[in-house]
This record gives sequence, C-alpha cells and structure tokens, in this order.
Amino acid sequence: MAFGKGCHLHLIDGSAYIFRAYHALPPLTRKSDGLPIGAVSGFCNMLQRYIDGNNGGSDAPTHVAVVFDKGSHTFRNDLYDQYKANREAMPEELRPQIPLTRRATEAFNIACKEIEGFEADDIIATLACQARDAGGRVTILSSDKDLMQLVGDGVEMLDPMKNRRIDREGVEEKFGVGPERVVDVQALAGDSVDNVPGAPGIGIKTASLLINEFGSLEELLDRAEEIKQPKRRQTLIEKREQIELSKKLVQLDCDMELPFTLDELEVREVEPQKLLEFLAEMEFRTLSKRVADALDVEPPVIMDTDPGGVEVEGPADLPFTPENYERVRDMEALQGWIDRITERGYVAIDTETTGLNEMQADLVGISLAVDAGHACYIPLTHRAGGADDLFGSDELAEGQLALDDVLAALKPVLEDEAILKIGQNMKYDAKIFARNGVAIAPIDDTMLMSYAMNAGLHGHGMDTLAERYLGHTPIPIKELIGSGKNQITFDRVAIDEAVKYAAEDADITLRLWQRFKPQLHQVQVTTVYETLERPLVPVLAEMEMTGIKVDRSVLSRMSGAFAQKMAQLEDEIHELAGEKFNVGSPAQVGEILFGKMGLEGGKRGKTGKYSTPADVLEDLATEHDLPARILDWRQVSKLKSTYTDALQDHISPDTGRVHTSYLQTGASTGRLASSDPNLQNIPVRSEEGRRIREAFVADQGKVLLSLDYSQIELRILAHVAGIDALKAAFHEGQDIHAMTASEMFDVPLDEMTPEIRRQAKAINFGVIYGISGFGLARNLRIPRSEAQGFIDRYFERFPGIRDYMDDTVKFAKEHGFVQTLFGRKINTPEINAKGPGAGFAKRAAINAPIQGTAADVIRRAMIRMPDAIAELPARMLLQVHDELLFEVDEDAADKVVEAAREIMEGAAEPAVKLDVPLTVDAGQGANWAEAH
DNA sequence: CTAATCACG
DNA sequence: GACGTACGTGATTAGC
Repeated sequence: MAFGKGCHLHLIDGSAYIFRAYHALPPLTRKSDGLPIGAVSGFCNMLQRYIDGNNGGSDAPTHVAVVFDKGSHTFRNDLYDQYKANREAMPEELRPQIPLTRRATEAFNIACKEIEGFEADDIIATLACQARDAGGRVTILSSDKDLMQLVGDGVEMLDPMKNRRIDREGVEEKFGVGPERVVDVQALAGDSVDNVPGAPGIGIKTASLLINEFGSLEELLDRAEEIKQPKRRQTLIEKREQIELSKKLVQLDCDMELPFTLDELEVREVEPQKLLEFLAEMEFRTLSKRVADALDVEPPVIMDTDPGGVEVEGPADLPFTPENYERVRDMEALQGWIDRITERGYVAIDTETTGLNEMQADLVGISLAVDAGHACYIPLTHRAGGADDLFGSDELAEGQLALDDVLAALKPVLEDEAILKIGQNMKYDAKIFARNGVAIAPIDDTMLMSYAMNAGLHGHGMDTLAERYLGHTPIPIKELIGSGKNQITFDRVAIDEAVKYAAEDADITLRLWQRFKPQLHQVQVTTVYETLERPLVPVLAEMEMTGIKVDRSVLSRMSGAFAQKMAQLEDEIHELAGEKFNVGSPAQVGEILFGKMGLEGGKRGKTGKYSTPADVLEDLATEHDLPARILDWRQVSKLKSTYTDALQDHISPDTGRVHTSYLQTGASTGRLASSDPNLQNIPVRSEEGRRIREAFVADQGKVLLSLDYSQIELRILAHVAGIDALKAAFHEGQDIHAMTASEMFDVPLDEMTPEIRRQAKAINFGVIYGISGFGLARNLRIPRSEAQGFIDRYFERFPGIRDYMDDTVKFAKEHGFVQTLFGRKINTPEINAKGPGAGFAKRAAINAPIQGTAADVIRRAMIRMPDAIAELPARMLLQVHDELLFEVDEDAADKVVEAAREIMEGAAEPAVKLDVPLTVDAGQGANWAEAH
C-alpha cells in the first residue's frame, strides 16, 4: 500500500530505547557465555509491549520504523567541533549489544533504519515531514525534546515510558512557544547535554519570553538593541554568531535524501519462527514464553548450558574447597586457563608480591578464577628453602614457570579490551603489572563496588566482604608470613600453602563480583561506580607511580634545627617545672600542670588522666610560661617526627621521589585518603610548618603548579540549599565571609572589620559541619549563649539553610542514607540511634552531601585531566581534597593552568549544572610552598 | 593495641 | 530536662 491519506506512521527512536533499557536494567549476561545482554533484553521487551499495545487497536499504525543513530561524526560536528563533546563514552557492556538490537528489530519484523553519519532525529524528521506532506498521520515514540519541533499538522509524540501523548499544547507547555518556534527557543537556551552553547544566562523561560515578544529569533537578533535589560541585550548582541550556530545545531534536517521510501515501512506480521529463534539464541526464557503465548505457538527449549557444556556456577552456598585450587606448573596448564578466560570474557585475578609497597614489591605469583569454587595459582618467584630455613635461600623453588614466559602469555589477555579483569583493590595489581610492562584493562573492582553501595556501613577489605557477603573467613595472611619482626615475605612461603591462600583470594573476588554486579543496579549506584570510582583507578595509579620529588637535604637540615630547638625548649620546660619529665607524655604534662602546679581547667579523660589538648594549654598560656613552652615544644616535635624525619624514609631509592598511596574507599563521603606517607596533611597553616613544603620541589627545568577550588563547599551549600543571597555573592565574586558578616551584623561592607569577618567565617564553616552552639562557642571562644545568638540570627537571615538541614536529616532518617548531587550514597546507619550518638550522626548526615559533592567534583576533574593535558609536558602529582598539584615544564606552565582550570571549573557538567560558578586559584613555583 | 594529640581540607 | 557535640582523614607517641 502506498503511503497517503488515512495512513498512520509510527517512528520509534531506537537509540533512546536502548539507552533507557540499559540504564533501567541490571547487567544481565547470557548464561552460556556471559555476553552482556541486559539492554537487548530490555529493548526486546519494549518492542514486545509496543506490538501488544497496538494489536487491533483503532489507532493502529499502517507503517512503522525503528530508527537508530549511526556513527559518532555528523554534519553538526563539522559545524561545531564541540557538539556533544562532553558525552560520556559508551559503557563497555553496552557496545557489543548495539548490533544485537538491530537484529532484534528485524526479528520482530519491523523496518530498521540507520544511515552512517546521521542522527536518528534527522531521519525521523525527514520521514515525519514526508508522511505529513503525503497527508498521513505520524506518531513519534520518543521523549527527546528535540523532536518536539516536528509536532503539529498530524504529527504527535508519544512518551513511551509515561505513556503520555504530546501534541501542540504539550509542546507549548514545555517550551512556552509553538512547535515551529521550538528551534528558536532551543537556539537561545542551548543544551548542556549536547553541548549546544546557546546564549549564556538565558534558559527556556527567558528564551520563550523573548521569542513571544519578538515573534522569531531572527527578528529578536535584528532588534536586540530594543531589549531593556542591559545584560540580556549585551549577550544577544555579542553572542549573535554563537546563537545562530546553535540554531543550526538544534535544527532537525527534514530534507535528507533517504535510500528508501515510506512505502517500504508498511507494517508486517511477526514471523514466529524468525522471532523465536532469535529470542532462543539470546536465551530470553521469560520473553520467549510470553511471545509464544501471544502467537499461540510452542515456546522453544532453551538449554541451561551451552553446547560446550560449561557449567556456570553461582556464588550461592557453594562451599570453599581448597582441593579445587590448582597449582599451575607448566605452559599447557596455563594455556588451558587462558582458553577458558578468553571463552568466558572475564577473569578474577590477584597478585602476590613481596610487600605492600607497590613501588618496591616484586611479583611472586598470580592467581586466577573463572568459575566460583575453582581457581588456580601460578607461582613465579618463590624461593627454595622456605620459612624454616634460617638464612633462607635465594635459589628459586622447583616447579615454577618463568616470570617472563607467564607475563608474555598473559599480557594479551590482560590487555584485551574484550576481557574483563576483576580484582579486589585493582589499583595495587595494576601498579604491579604496570611495573612489569603490562597495562591491565578493562577492569572491575569489588572493593569499589562495595564502596559505591555500602559507604558508611562497613569497611571494604576482602576479609570484611568475604565474611559479610559469603559467610566465609579467608585464610589469614599471618598464618603464612607471620607478623612483627619475624614476618617473612611471600616469596618465602611454601608453594603448596601459597596456592590455598592465593587461589582463595581470586575465588572470593569472583564470588563477590557475581554478587555485587546485579546489586549495583538495585542500589542505583551503577553510574557512581562507572563514572566516579572505576575510571579513577588508572588515574591514581599513574599519580602514585609518578610521585613527587622531595629534597632530602632540606629536610635533614630542618630536622637538625628542630632537634636543637627541642632540646632548648626541654631545658626551659624542666627549669620552669622544677623537675625533669617526659614532655612528650600528655599524662606527665597533665600531672605537672594540674597536679603539681594546681592550675585550673584540668579535665580527666577516659583513662583517668588529665587531658592536655592544645586549646586548653592555649588558655593557660595567657597566664603562665610553662604551658606556652610545652605548646612550642609540641609543635616542633610534631614537625620533626611526622614530617622532616619520617618523610625522608619515604624517599624512594629508585626514583628519588615520594610515592604516596591513595585509598579510594577510605572516607565514607567520597574523599580520598592518602597514606604511606600521608601527603594530604603537610603543614601549611603555621609559618614554621609551611617551610616543610619547601622540600617538595620540581625537577630541573620544571615548576610545581597548584590549582585549588575556591570555597567549593560553601558554593555547593549555596546551590543545594538554594540560598539566593549566597549564590548572588558568588556570581559577583564577592568576599563571601564579609558578605555573611554584613548580612548578619548589619555592618556595611566598607566598614567591615577583620574581627567581625572572622566570626562570620567561623559560622560559615560551622554550617557546613552541622553547626551547634557549643561547637561554635568553643571555636570562637565566646560564651555559648552568644554563639547560639549568632546561629539564630544566621538562620533568620538564611532560612533556606535550616530547611536544607532539616530536609537532609529527615531524608536520612527515612532512607538510611544521604546523597551527593552526583548520586553517591553515604549510608547513615546511626541516624536513628538514641543517646549522644544521635547528634554525631545528624551532623555527619548534614555534612556528607556537601563534602561528598565537592569530592565528586574533583574526582570528575581528575578523571578528565589525563586527556586534557595529554599533549602538554605536564604530570598530575597530588590531590589534597580541593587542590591538584602538577609538575610541568617551566615554559608550558601558563598553558597547563589554562587547560587544567577549564577542566576543574567545568567538572560538574554535564551531569550537574550548578547555580554558582566554580572558580579555581592557581599558583606556581620551584617548590610547593611557592606554588600554593 | 588504644588513646591522645595534632597535621591537613 | 540533661547530655555532649562542630565534618572528614592519617601518623606518631606513650603506656598499657
């Protein structure tokens, strides 16, 4: 039948269907071979429901097509190279499913249309226009707002999820203008998802207002001078070109040359045989049965195992049996494992090494697991003689494959894009492999999965996870290597013992993965895991391996000076006290001050001893010399022992640099933690302490570059709590603490004193921490009643803050967690507790979304940074919560600042559009003190 | 091994 | 009405 009057064309936005199916469903895999199949399954279900819903209806289509995007480069990229530039890459699990969705469409006997280099939207637009011109009706099944341009004259949209028809009125409701002016509004408003710039500062609301006033975009731009608002007028005049470009980008192409005609899209009957064969191949049992029922035919039989007979065992209740752990002795056995891994497409892997320091530890063996309950260990460099041999032996033990041979055989597997490598704390193994010339990818990490789901509930180490989720206590490493000074390295462990321990780790990791993978979707943290956790692993690994240069001579000179100062202070202290005692013992200091000298304010701690924290001593120091000297001594002692002494021990003999280790799962809020050594708490607040940063230096011909977010947590607070006054202040670049002080104390900005500003600053920080009168009073050293008065006044001025706090606590009490703007969940198990813990949990719940969102922002920046600076002579070295430190060639510093700043300031987008700008301060110098 | 103290954001 | 509090970390030391 030729398409014409009385015909009804359905156009299905296939690409949108696929993404929706992918994100809505857990990551199902085909049972026989583990092929990811979730999106295909969801897609088929949608098609089935679609067909069911239209069968025999009076409004049934006469013609139908599913239309897909094809190719990533379209004519819009030629117009504007940034078009869709901030799109996240297609998830790895989705990629292989794309061709299967085309086959699925054909299996359902529906026309499947795609054209290389064109977006589905343009094909849909062209078909819709042709159908309309031929006098027929069109329904577009999509919720994509871009397609709303086409509505009218017999063309409607149908949102398949909400099952809502969108006609002319629907479009006007959404855009404030009719379909023919939708393009104009979009051109002005832009689109952060597709990266269409539009007119800065103008959204849909303002855009429709302007278009309605002037009639069209062209008219508006020609008569822009008439606009009253100065900022708007200026934008429209200055950004005219950008707006006109935006229009070209959003304008759908109705005049494509199509290699097919409408007539070819005529609805065809489903062919049961063809469809059921496809569903059987995909192993969709439920859907096959439903389709077979609907068609009134026998459902196909789908075997539980593939023709090769590989049983895929689940983790449930399968016992741990060391007898099923194999020791790999020869290349034939290894090849068997490699074949099995290749066939399956994933493997759990773990490395054993001589130590916990990945920069120095050597590879001792590798364990692998593909099926739960079965695993192997490949010993590589175990020593002969073993633990009992007093002197050990440097001879290699018998029956081991050569390290080089094994690495050569495994390298193609470890680097194969189609084979997923699963680990527990993969950063560690990735670094070990990197030092052996293997770039392991792609990866999954059970530790990070647990963190994404369970932050705040418990730790994420293997022992914790195995006990909680598998009901199994793994062999303690102590049983093999001992502890304390008698500890041995893993290469001295007898191989047979090592097999049981190491293979078990791979087995546990695999079982945890099988359990966690579907849970990620159920808990709705897949995006967090895939965009904030997993991609950070290689970035951190790279930073840690790079390390930062530390000048030992600077440190050792300072250590000497500190030692002298301490000795001198110690003499003075003993003199003042009238006796010798250990100044480093808080208990003895307490006895001297509060016991012997009888000073006021001595409180006893849990252990019954006097407590002597700095703030108490500071109060005493106004009247007495002794506590003042003790405070001086403590400061110097801290700097010497923790920094100038300890840091020297961390300088790697191989690189001359210090390599910290970042713990991705350390802080429940999403922050990183740094250890061995901790480079996130290098002194900066005190003048003396700051000098330690002079020892952190740039290499010859390079400089250190520090970029830090300005007031990021307060900006996020302004956004999430929706405080207009704060937002405006940030937009105008005002001094936020001065502005707060001015609001609170009714002091004009030009009469602001440092003291009033300081108090307002303390309140601003207090708010982020879940303020209390007691805490603020202690911080500001003012009476509690006065502090409470400040807080009351603050909430009066910014009532939105109180609402935010109340809402957050309420949410936590209802759900047991709070969330960041990017969807990270932080569990709050203590929130409904009674007693003193309740206050703690409340404040933590208030703080977590703010601290966590800031942490998410800088993570996003870090993940994007390697690409952004790839062409520049720069390396990212350190992260200190809101600061990134780089080492760059001297002459490229400005360029790097520009590139890195852009990434950092735009890091929230496109996922989140903050109401406040993020700004980044930059500094550079030969050392960290100068750069900061 | 834990508590106390203090370094950072 | 009393209680006990600023949020998040890691390293070092003393002292059991």
